[in-house]
Amino acid sequence: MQTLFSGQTFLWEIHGNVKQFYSAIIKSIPCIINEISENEFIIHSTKNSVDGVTIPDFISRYFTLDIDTKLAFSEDFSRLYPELWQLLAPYFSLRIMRQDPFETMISFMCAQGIGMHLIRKQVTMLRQTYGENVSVSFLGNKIVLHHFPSPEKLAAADPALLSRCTNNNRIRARNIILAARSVAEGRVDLDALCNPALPLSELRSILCRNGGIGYKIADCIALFGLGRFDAFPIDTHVKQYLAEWFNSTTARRSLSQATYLALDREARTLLNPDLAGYAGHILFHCWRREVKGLRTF
DNA sequence: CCCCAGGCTTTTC
DNA sequence: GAAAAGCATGGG
Repeated sequence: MQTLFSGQTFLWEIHGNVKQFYSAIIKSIPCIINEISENEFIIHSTKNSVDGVTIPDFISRYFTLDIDTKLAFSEDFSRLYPELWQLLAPYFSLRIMRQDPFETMISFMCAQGIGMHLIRKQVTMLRQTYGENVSVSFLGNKIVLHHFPSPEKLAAADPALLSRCTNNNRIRARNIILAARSVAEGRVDLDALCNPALPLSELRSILCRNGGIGYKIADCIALFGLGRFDAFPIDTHVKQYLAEWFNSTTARRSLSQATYLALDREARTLLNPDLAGYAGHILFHCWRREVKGLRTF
């Protein structure tokens, strides 16, 4: 086990919980993320490279270290919103990760009308119940990690058993199994959906053909799992900060599909359209933490 | 018992 | 078509 990378203030998305020394596995790299303080972490692994790519290069891509997060905002953003710009300062080192598409798809299907704590619990239970075990030793301790389950594994799952992982929600369990079947049987080609030339609206409507996936979750899958940093998911928190920070009257309406699309357009006037979702995510966590007092990472 | 939580689906106008 | 109501579940 060797140290491969150390960095500061990254966001650990849904499948991880560094606070409890929860260890995670990046696709195809058995590795451990160890938080050494609130703002620093270290990645350890038993491998040096993956598919000919050195681990540091892989990590750089995975954590999108090539992205300058300040460029995710419009050019005159700091001039128009100087106080907000100051509030955002500690959040520019926050990262969106290029996560596995299938894992992201299923994880965000768990994120509907439910608290963040329960969302993470569901994903953890899915890993523990259906994911392959991997044992590693770290600092003298043996640790058992769990891969995220494959599409085939979830496609064959018993709905009643799987619903224990979805907050006892049968409908969500059914949707997850159906989505896993679609991927396993090739009716949904996630690799093809990674094509950056695919228009966002088209990508969204393809994802929305699956039960349990609407605009918001489709945009989350695009943003976190398909590398589409232009996708701008709008949830209850985004709606709140658009109303509060940017005085959007649209954001005060109920979040219908029409409102969603209107807010999507509004956001692109405030942010760099190519990185709108990246900026949105920074705003999202700043809002939750600084304004609502929620701790999410 | 109320409302909220990183919404989606069905019904109704 | 689009707005309104219904839905599902745990936690504060």
